[in-house]
Amino acid sequence: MAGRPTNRDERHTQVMQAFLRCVARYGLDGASLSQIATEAGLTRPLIRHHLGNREDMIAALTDHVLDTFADQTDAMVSALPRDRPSATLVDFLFSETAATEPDMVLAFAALTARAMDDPELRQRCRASLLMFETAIAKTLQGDHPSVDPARVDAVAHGITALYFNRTSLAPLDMPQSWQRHARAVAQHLLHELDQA
Amino acid sequence: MAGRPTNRDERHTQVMQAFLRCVARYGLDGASLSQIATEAGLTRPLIRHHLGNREDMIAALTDHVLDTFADQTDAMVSALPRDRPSATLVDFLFSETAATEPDMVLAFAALTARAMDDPELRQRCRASLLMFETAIAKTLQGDHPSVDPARVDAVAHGITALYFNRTSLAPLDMPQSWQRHARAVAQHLLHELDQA
DNA sequence: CTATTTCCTGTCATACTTGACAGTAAATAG
DNA sequence: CTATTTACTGTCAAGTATGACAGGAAATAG
Repeated sequence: MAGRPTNRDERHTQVMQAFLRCVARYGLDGASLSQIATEAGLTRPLIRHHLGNREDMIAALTDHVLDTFADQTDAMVSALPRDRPSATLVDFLFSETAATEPDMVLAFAALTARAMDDPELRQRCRASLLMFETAIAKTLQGDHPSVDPARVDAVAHGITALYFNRTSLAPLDMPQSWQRHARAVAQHLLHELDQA
Repeated sequence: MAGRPTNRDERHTQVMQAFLRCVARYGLDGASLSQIATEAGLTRPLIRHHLGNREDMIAALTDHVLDTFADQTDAMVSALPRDRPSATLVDFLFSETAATEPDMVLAFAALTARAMDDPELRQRCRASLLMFETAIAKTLQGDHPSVDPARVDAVAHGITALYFNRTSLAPLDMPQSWQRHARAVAQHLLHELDQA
C-alpha cells in the first residue's frame, strides 16, 4: 500500500536555496516566510507543510549552510591536480567566477552574528571555519612538506581571511584593482612558502 | 525668548549606540524599534520624537556608522608616533582591545548586505572602505617611500582584509592561536616592505 | 473502482511592528 | 507669574508576520 509519491527532498532544497538568497540579502530576521515562498515560487502554507515552523526552518538552514560549506570545501580540495595543487587552489579561490557563491558566505556571516547569543551555534560555526582553514593548510603543507606547520597555518589563515573578505564584500562591487590586490597578496603569501 | 533646553544631540548618540548594538546582533531588519528603545533605556514614542520614523533612523544610522568609521580612522592614524608608525599601526589594529568595536564592523557588514539593492548606499560603503585602505596605505608609504606604490596598496589591502575578518568574526570567540595567526600574517606583510 | 498517502490551497486568529497624534510635564525667558 | 519651547507619555489604528488547521486535489497500490 502506498500513496502519492513524496517530493520532500526536492522541495527541501528548493526552499533552502530561496531561504539562502533571502538571508544573504535581508538577514536571518529580515527574511520573512512570504518572501521565501515567493522567491521559491511556492506558497507560504506549503513551505510550512514541508519544513515546519520558523524555528524548524532556521535549524534546517543552519544544517544546510554548514553541511554545504563542508561539502563544497571537500569537493574543491579533492578536485585539485597532483602537481602544484596550492597554486591551483589560490587561482580557484580568487577566480572571477567565485568558488562558493557569495550567498553562502553572507548567510554564514548572518549565522555568525546570531552565534553571539547561542553557544551551540557558535561552536558549530567555529568548527566549520576551522575545518575550512585546516583543509587549506593541509593542501599547502602537502605541497611544502619541509615548511614549519605553524607558518603554513598562518598562511592558510591569511588566504582564508582574504577569501572571506572578498566574498562577503561582493555586494559592494569593488573595482578590479581591489580584486587584483586580494589575489596578489594571496599569491604572495603562497610564494613565501616556496622560497622557505 | 526660549523654552526648555534641548538634549537632542545627547539622545541622538544614545539611541545610535543602542541601534548599533541591535543591528550588529539582529541585522537591519531584525532590529525592532521596541528593542532599540529598551536597549537605550527609553520608550518607543520618544525615540520617534527625536529621530523620526524608521526610514529616518536608518538614514541616521548609516551616517553615524560611516562618519564614526572615518573619524576613528583619522584619529587612529594621526595618533601614530613619528618613528615606525607602520609597526604601531599593526600592533594597534591587532591588539587584544580592538581598535574599533566589533559592533561597528558588524553594522558595516549589515549595511553592505543592504547595499545590494541600493546603488547610493553601495557607493558610500565602497568609498568608506577605500578610505580606510587608503589611510593605511598612506601610513605604510610614508614609512617606506622607496617601495612601489602598487605593492604598498596590496599590503594595505591584505592588512585591511585580515582586520575586517578578525573583527567581524569576533562573535565566534575564536581561539588565541587564531588571533595570533592574523597578527603574524599582518606583521609578515609589513616586514616584506622593510626588506624591499 | 476504492483506499491511502501525500501534496497543496484557503482561510482564520493572534501577536507583533509601525505610524501617528493628543495631551501632559518640565524648563527657561521675560 | 505667563508665555513659549521642548521633552516625554499614553494610546489607538493599520499593516504585517506567524501559527494553525480544515479540506480539496493528485498520485499510487490493489
